[in-house]
Amino acid sequence: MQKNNRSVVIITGPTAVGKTKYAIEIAKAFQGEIISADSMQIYKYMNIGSAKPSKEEMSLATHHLVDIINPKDEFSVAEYQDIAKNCINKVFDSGKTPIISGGTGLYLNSLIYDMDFSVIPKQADFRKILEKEAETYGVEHVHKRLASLDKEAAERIHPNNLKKVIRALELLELTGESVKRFEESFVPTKDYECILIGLTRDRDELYQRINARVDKMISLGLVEEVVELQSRGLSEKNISMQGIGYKEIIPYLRGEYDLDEAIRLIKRNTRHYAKRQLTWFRRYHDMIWFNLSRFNTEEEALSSIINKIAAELKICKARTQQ
RNA sequence: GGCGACAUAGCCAAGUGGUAAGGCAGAGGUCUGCAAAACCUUUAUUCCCCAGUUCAAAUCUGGGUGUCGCCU
Repeated sequence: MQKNNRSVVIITGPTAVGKTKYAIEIAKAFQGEIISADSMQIYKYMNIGSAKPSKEEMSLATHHLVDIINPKDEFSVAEYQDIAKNCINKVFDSGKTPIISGGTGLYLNSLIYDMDFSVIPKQADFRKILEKEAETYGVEHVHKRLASLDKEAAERIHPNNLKKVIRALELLELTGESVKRFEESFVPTKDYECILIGLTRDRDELYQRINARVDKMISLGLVEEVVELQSRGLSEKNISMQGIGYKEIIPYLRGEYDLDEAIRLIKRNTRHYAKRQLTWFRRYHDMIWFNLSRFNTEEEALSSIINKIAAELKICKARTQQ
């Protein structure tokens, strides 16, 4: 397959920065179709809490990978990578430009880098055994086991990070291989070129937007949405319900704290999340950043971004035609 | 006006003679199959101010200032 014109535009940034809106405008400007890279918006019925684009917004540009998974089902990056890559190819085939929009860093990595998840599926039983082991003998015990098999990985993974320790052991058990370091996987995919656009805002402004958005979610009926999800049989056991905005409402509904406390927690957790996203994105050295706080109007910001993307697309095209 | 209590980081605080716990907020970071997850690091040269006692004071004494409570 020729790499000709196979350029993907990635719009990312912390939660509540305004990705949805900008992605739509960018899609319109470049004959693009939006492919979501968001681990919560992918679920059906979770609309308010995941800040899913509205019906009107969805109608302004073609959206993929939103609203496609039942929140009862387990889902993970491996599956995401699979369906997202398929989707990218289809958009290419139709002669359009894939606009990937979302803030889930690991999902983005699975599209930017050649991450191979195929060989090592997770082992549910093996995991359970190790989890139990950690519970009875402590996390240190499981970590020591890793240390005896793979000293290097054990040094890198903190004993308290049980999830990672277990995954490393799982890998060893199944393939005898050790988990690769992040740097080793920094091999950009050869399937297409990525134009990375990072949207950000001054921290104060971002936090204000987050707080305001949470208040809006509540007034739009977030609590009712959670009740509705519960009536569908969902509980905090489901991965989908571990999303911010959902996991804080459930204890409120049980009467563990009042609504103000739930709101406080959602705001705080969302701020923390935004901060972690920013940390993650700092590792994308090719990212072209736009601080939206620095523009006088949205139109100004948008035209600046569009001009930059147009220029980058030109460069990519010239490079592939050499 | 009188009596009493209190004053420690942005906030909540522990510490009653031996060289400033902890939590929250904030900041920085890690990341290959739950990622809106999980995990790590970091934050007071100083305890309202001044003087004194002492080898040694956030801690004891005196004075000042401020806040709160009760009484008149």
